[in-house]
Amino acid sequence: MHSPKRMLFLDLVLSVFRLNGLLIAEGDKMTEALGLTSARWKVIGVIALSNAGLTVPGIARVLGQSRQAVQRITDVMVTDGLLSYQPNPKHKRSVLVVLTEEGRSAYMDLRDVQDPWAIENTEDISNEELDAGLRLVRRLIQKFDK
Amino acid sequence: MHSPKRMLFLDLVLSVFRLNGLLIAEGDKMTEALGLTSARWKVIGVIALSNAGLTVPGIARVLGQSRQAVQRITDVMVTDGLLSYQPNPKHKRSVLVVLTEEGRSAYMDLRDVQDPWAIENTEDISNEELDAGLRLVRRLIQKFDK
DNA sequence: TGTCAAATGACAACATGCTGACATAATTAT
DNA sequence: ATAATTATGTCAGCATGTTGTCATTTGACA
Repeated sequence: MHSPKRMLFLDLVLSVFRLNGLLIAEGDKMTEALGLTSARWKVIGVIALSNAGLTVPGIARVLGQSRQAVQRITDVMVTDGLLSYQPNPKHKRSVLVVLTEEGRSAYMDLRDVQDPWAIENTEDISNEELDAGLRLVRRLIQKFDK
Repeated sequence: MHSPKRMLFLDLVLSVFRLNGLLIAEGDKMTEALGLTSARWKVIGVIALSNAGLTVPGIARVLGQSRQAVQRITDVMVTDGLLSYQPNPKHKRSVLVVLTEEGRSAYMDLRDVQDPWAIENTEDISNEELDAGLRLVRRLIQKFDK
C-alpha cells in the first residue's frame, strides 16, 4: 500500500507544486523593475523562442493553459504595445501574435536578468543532473498531455 | 552566452510550469467526482501527510503560496465540514487545521483514485530516477525558499 | 460539392492566486 | 523588562486561470 515509489511520486508532485510557486515568485521579483508580470514574461518567452508565428491557441497549448486565459493577456499586451496582431495567411480569423519593437526590447531586458539568475542557481548542479531532471519532467509531461 | 547549462535550466523551468498545469488538470479530473477541486485536495494532502499539527501559514509555506490564499480555502472547507480549527497550545491566535471525519473520508476517497494513478504513471520509472528527480527539485526549492 | 466536426473568438461567471494595509500576538534583541 | 521585529488574522482590490456558451470559420470526408 505505502509503496516507496508511490510515496516518492506523490512527494515529487507536491514538490513540483511548490517549486512552481517559488519560480513564479522569483520571476516576478526579477522582472518587476521591467514592468512585467509572470503571465506576461511567459507569453513573451514562448513567442521569442518560437520560430514560426504563433496564434493565441498555439501559445495556450505550449503553456498548457486555456486559450481564453492567454487571449486576455495578449489583448492587454497589445494595448500596452508589447505585442501586435498580424494577419495570418493560413487562417482568416486567428491572427498571429508577434513581438513589437518594444516587446523585443522587453525580451532583451528579460534575458539580461534571467541569464545571470540561471547561471547563479545552477552553480553547484552538474549538467548531467539537470539533464536527468529535465528528461524526467518531460516524460511526465508526455504522460499527461494527451 | 548560450551555455548548455543555462539553456537546460530555463528549459527545466518552463517544463516545470507546464507539468504543474498538467498535474492540476489531472488532479481536478481525478477528483471531480468527489466534489473536490485542486485547491482543496492540495490542502487535504498536505494536512494528511503532516505528522504534527499545521497552521494556515504552515500549510501556505509547504505549498509555496500566500497565507491569505490558503486562509480563504480553509475557511470555506471548514464551512463545508471538511476541516476544523483546533486550539493551538503553542499559539493563542494561530489555530491548528485538522481534518474532520468527513475530511478524513474525503482523503480516503482521494487515495482510492490517487494511488492507482500514481502507480500507473510510474510504471516505467525506477525508484532511483524518481528519487534523483525529487532531490533535484528539493535543492531548487531550497535555493528559492530562503 | 455539401455536410458536419473541430477550432477559434468573444463574452460571462466563477475559483484561485497575489499584494497591500491594518491590528494584534509572539518572538527577538537590547 | 522593554522595545523592536516578526508572524498572524482579516479585509480589500486586483491579476490570472478555469469552465461554459454561442456564433463563425476551417478543415475533413462522404
